[in-house]
Amino acid sequence: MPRPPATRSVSKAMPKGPRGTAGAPPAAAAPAMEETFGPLSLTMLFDTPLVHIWRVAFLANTFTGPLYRVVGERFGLTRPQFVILFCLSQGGPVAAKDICLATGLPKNSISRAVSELLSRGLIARQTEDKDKRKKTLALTQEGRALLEEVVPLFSARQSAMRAGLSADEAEQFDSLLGKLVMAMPGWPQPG
Amino acid sequence: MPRPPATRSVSKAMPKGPRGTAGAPPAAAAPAMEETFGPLSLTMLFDTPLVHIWRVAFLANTFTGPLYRVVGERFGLTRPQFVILFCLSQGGPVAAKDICLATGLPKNSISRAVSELLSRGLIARQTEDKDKRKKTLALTQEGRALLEEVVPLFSARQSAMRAGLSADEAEQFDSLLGKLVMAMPGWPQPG
DNA sequence: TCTGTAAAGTTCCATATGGAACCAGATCGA
DNA sequence: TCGATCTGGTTCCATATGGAACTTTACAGA
Repeated sequence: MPRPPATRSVSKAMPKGPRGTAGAPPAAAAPAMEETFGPLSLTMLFDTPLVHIWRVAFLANTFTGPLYRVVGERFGLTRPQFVILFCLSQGGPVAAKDICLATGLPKNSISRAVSELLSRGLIARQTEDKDKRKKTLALTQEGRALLEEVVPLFSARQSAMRAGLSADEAEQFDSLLGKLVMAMPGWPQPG
Repeated sequence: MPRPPATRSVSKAMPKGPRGTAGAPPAAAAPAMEETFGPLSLTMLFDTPLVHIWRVAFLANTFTGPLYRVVGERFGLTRPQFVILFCLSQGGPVAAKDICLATGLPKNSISRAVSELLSRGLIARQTEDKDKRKKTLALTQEGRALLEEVVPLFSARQSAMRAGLSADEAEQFDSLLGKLVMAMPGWPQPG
């Protein structure tokens, strides 16, 4: 099916960079793309002023969407619940505030998820002695055990993602992505 | 503040690739990162089995979150509403089904958003003659005008994102990201 | 032509989400 | 030492979200 003619009607709004930067879809892979994600997908990924962020968002959504559906059905964990467990697996104990900061999730979502994890015995909470407002969280043995069932689903999908690149390319990509991410604190506010 | 000791307690679950692939945070940028995103952020972005997807998700969330907040307040558009308008700006007319496929949004969300956009006169709908189930959507002049106010917010933030890389690096990143995305139809189902 | 099946959209409803107000403990300045 | 202010966390409530059932139209096979 022919792609729409890309009239580029909002082109006034774009920063007018050279049009070549986004490349073109490799002809070999294009049919599978259309098959799976429909006729619009290629246009949105390769031929708009917002291709770069569209690709990132598309990648993130398509990665996490089906995964969190499975994790929800199979383990009864919501997205924030998993995120909290995973944060706590990396050394802990951690305050809810720091999870908010690192994930961008609002603090009431974290608070709710923490209550549920506590009531399921997957995490433990302790009020800080020096500052009794602060309550630090840590995995219980049950939480750790559950996490060790769930994380492999993410690892496997992450590997599938990276399998689209050669080893060299994947390493390059990591390095560039790392650089991009570390520059985020310097971004201006939108608007 | 020292990062937690990275006990790597779920490491059994990871694919055991070489630990170097994710690199380490550049020392110069690390303080700003901790300042903005808290002490956990560096650990999650550089020292877990899931750094790669964490970076992608973090990038996507931090990019879109504040932006959609502004777009909601200033223009009264929800995320699916903006996405629909933007899809339609790229050539149209398009069926709701194709927007679902290209965005991953569920069809009822699209349906709702379409009703709202119709009632605000931002898009028009026409029932296909050959197949009366299918209704194609297109921007109205008002919709196009609104979009031309909104897209620059996204463009500007996209530029800010890419400013973290040199021109060469940005081009490399595009190319790798494009390759990654085009491989997505080949991903296996999770679980 | 009739019947079963599929496909595009819509509607219903239970649940997830997030802004804002709120509470309790800490901190600062006079 | 005591009010004003701040900070971490919780609660309330209105809204957003998405699965599942439903409607309408198309289509395939007997």
